[in-house]
Amino acid sequence: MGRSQLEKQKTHEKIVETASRRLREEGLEGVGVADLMKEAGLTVGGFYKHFASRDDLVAEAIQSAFDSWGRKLEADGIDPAKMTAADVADRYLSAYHRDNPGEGCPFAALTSDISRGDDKARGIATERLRLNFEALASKASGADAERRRKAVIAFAMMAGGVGLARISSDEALSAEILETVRDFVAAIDK
Amino acid sequence: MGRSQLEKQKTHEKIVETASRRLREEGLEGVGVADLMKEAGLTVGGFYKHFASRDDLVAEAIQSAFDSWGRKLEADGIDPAKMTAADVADRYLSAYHRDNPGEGCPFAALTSDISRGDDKARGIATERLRLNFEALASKASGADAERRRKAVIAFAMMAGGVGLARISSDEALSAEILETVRDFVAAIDK
DNA sequence: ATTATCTATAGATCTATAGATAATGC
DNA sequence: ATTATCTATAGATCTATAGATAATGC
Repeated sequence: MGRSQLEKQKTHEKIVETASRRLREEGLEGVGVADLMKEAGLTVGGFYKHFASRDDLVAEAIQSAFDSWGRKLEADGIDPAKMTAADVADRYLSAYHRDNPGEGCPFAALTSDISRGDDKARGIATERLRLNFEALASKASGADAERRRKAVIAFAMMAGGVGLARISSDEALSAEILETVRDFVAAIDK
Repeated sequence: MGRSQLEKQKTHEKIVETASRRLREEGLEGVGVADLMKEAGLTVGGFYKHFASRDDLVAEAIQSAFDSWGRKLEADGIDPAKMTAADVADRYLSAYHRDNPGEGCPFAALTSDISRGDDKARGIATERLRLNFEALASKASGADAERRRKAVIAFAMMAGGVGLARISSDEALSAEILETVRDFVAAIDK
């Protein structure tokens, strides 16, 4: 059935949103096109009117996944600029974030996937990495170089911490990692 | 052609070793059985005399990947117990480690893959995570709880740092991450 | 007339198995 | 006699395309 331009755009967004979640949950190669289309309430045949290839969807979905962190803050009525390092740490190192990779940070959910990815995916991620460092540096104390150092340390520790916490099948160990890193980051600009 | 027990064992090890490297390079789902067998100098038909399933090989290969860090230290004539935190950081956060995931730490190369993995893979990794924390804690200064905290912080930061450094397609940014984390970990027990 | 979506399928790829072959080891 | 490996292939799955259908929009 033919659809209006508006409906097509909504369909497009629905596919990207579905992919953005499922790819974070199951990895960049973990879900097939037919499965994604079905979950978006469609069939596989329509896919290539929206994307030239599966890789094109993946690139769009990664972009969307990076945007989702900010969109969620907005939905929760939080101004990112007003968050302290402690606020960021509380959110990033929460059990909720650990247990819901599909809604969370792609640097934690897709670390190894992106490093193996094509130039497009890595390019997008590199740009976001730079922005994350700058945003965190603006929250840290000290001279410019010191703030930059703190930002790099804090983000490496947060992304690594959530990654390791997700690996651990021992809940106590996993919680210890989250808590230890959270306390450290929260204290970083004190 | 039939082979002796000894030859079969060597063949088995060759397959596991090949898989251990390729899976770290391309992810737990990135390489097929036929491809791995070919690289080990064999054909696909013999595979199932060695492993009940592909998943069984993956579990063995992960185990072997975790062992490889220690085996390499041994080959280099280094006693892990005598390494300081600075020594560990120099090695872990080197450009060589970043650029050769196939020979490196599975926590950095397979972070997201293992967290999505089955109970077997996550169980093996959880055990190793505990050992890594203990080994790092033994190198840190302070009271027990403080040493433990430092170990968790240092390892989350190292695994996360190498992960982010591998993502960055900007060499300067990538090198900055490695260097910043290395300096921090090296200073942690001073 | 155009096109977004559908059903159906071609072609590639991947895991696992079947049966043949040749060397081991009781 | 047993079995490690080989060639060949069955069966499943995945990306991408072909052609039909029905609604949009000039």
